[in-house]
Amino acid sequence: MTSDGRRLQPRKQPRQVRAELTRQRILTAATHVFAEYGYAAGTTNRIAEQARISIGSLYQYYPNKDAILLELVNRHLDLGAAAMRQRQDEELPDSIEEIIRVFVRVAIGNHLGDTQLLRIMAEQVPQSPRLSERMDHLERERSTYLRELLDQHPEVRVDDTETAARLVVSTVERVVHHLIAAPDPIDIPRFENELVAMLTRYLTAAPADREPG
Amino acid sequence: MTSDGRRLQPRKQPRQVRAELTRQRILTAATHVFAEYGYAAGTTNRIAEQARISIGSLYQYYPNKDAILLELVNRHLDLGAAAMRQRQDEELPDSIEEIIRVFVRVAIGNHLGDTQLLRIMAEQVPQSPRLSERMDHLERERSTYLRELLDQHPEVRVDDTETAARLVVSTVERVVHHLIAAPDPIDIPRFENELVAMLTRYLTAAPADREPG
DNA sequence: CACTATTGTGAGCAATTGTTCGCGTCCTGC
DNA sequence: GCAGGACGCGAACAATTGCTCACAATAGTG
Repeated sequence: MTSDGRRLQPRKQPRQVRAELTRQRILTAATHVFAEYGYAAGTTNRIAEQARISIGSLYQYYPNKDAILLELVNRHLDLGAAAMRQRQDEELPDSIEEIIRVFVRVAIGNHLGDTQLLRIMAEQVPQSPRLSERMDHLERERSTYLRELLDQHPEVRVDDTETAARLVVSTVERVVHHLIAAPDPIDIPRFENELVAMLTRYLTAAPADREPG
Repeated sequence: MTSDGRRLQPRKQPRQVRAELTRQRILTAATHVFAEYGYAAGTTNRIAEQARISIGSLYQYYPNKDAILLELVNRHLDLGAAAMRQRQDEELPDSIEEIIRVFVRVAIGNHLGDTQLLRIMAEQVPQSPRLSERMDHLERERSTYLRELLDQHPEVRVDDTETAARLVVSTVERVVHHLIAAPDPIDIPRFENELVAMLTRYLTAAPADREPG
């Protein structure tokens, strides 16, 4: 992972159908290989082998290894963002509980869809400024959006909605990721209920008396 | 990271003082190098260079690169576990809020103490069965302990204390880690208050009516 | 002092890696 | 059916890596 001044564009834009096919073969192969070997041990030769193409072909579409992961992650994030936007276009539920549930469900769906890639992402994102930038941006975006919802909503009783929104968003993201990737599988619906309950009670409960210090 | 049948013991047990010194030089150098370059690019030669010792000396105390990270992580985890145990020996506060606060404070302290190492751990733990085993074990231990506390405590109103304990423990661990490592620094005391409030309200609030499905 | 055990040295090996490049094969438009 | 571009190939290169080993320096003991 040395994403400095290197080229990130493929040296060839696909013009024929088989090219686009090869591109796709590379991506799915990379997903498998990264999932099985991790990023460092997931060599480009292994990816080419798994895709049943030559290593040379791989480098005609992706200038280096980083670019492959970058595209993989970007596609995944785009999918997630699209899912969220779609839910926003549909009318949101009224109760805070159900609004939070939407957030949680999107996160869960997102993670269940591609557990392995998510694991690799969690490993490599901190090392790639390019990736972590995208992640931070996405999370800030979600926080801002949620904050607006919180501000408008009469049920919400927290005083600092900015901090609250940030806490909620990162809790959902992190906890969902961790518990789904956990070794012993969990009861997803129950877990969803508990997580939603936790966040809802936090947002709607009257601020407790806080001891100073 | 291929921690299979390989030797994990150093080939030499320190007998003289300077040996122990060298060992320590290696560890602190490794911390710096891993933090700056990441695990994969943090080569053993770089570590030796930073420690101002020969690469040969490094391999007299650590049989391979993995062993260095393993020791680093183990020392960190031991420290964290010790901190938790110490708090347990002191009498715990009565209110659930303050009990949770202890958990949160230990986690925060732990993470603030070694932000960089924690980042590397988060990257490499999923790839090393040895490490993730230790992490899982630690988390299960904490969950079990917290569950006992929850079961005994009259304030607690959740019905499934096992799930609740697991949710709380992993929330604390994950959220603290994420928000402390975040790019824009946050107001720690405020964040601590909010996190404690969230968890406390979850544990003590009357179970809301849950829609089936 | 001398002798031994312990510790330190660093050139260099074996293996692996990401990547290139010259050359075939296939497709498309004329 | 032919020219030329798009696409595919894979042996091989350069760089890097983790790590070894034969030897030198130092500390401990009598």
